[in-house]
Amino acid sequence: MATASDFRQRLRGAALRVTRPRVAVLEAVHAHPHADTDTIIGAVRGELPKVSHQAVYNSLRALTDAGLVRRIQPAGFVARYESRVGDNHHHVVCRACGSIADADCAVGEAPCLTASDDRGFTIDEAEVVYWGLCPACSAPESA
Amino acid sequence: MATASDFRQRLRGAALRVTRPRVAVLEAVHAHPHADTDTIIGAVRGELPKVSHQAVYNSLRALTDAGLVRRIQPAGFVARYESRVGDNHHHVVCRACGSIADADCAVGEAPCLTASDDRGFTIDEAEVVYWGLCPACSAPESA
DNA sequence: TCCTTATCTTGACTGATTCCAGAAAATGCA
DNA sequence: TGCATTTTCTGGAATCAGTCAAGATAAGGA
Repeated sequence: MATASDFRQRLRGAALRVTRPRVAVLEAVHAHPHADTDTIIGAVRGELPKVSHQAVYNSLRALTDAGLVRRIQPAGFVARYESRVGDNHHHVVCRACGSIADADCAVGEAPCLTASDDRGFTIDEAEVVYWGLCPACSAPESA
Repeated sequence: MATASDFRQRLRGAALRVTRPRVAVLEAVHAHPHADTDTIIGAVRGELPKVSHQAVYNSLRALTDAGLVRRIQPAGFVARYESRVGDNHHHVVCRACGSIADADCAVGEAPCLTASDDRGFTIDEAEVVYWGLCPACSAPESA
């Protein structure tokens, strides 16, 4: 498990200033995979009660731009964040409750990265979202 | 090209009441592929100036639920609508200007439809978004 | 034509995210 | 270590897509 000083190092490595809010946000994203901004704000305030929501938004933006966290935003849901970066894995999203699980594509390393016709676009990423129902939501009424 | 009576038939076929706003919305979606709600409101009002934005939102929801139009919502952009339905084709999205083009996946008919590990989810759709830059945005400053 | 029910109009409202200006803190250098 | 510079944070207002709600209107079937 990563420590606070690990996170500080990562921030420095990305040429970002090391601030308390940023370290706490990085910790929160690691501790709560696929959490939305509100959850992260809550987690951060568990440690730094006075952090403004704006600081969390700023930090998430900075961390995302630096590639230290990854933003996910399935259609119809608010933005989520995860700490697993650099491998372009994909996600399974529950239509009912919005829960997210990681998934690796069945087809090789860079799945579907080439569209049959790219329409002249310069493509740098293929994002795949699997839509369905999570185990809990696909089960009948019972627990 | 589809006529107004074609659209009326499609609405009836989907067990939806045929109303002026719905016909106009269906026309607008066909005439403006990948348009956002605001654009559609504008197009609809070109024909029916008094239509409320709520009626357009209601219609788009009804048409989407009925499968007559498809909603697209790339991360960070507002919802768009298109009339090409039933083939689960994919999209190329420009990071800079948000423009969208259709794309068929290189890998067979149901690309990447099976994740290597579905985590117990019941998956019914694999959505693929190719991110990059459109020809206009990837070109240097010149025209 | 009349009745029932769905849809539309109007206008307020929500909730995620952003913008702004002044205060505070982090880094670099003496 | 102490100061200057620059970035970041705080606090609060603002934006914007989309939704909610109640009464008026129109669609479809008897």
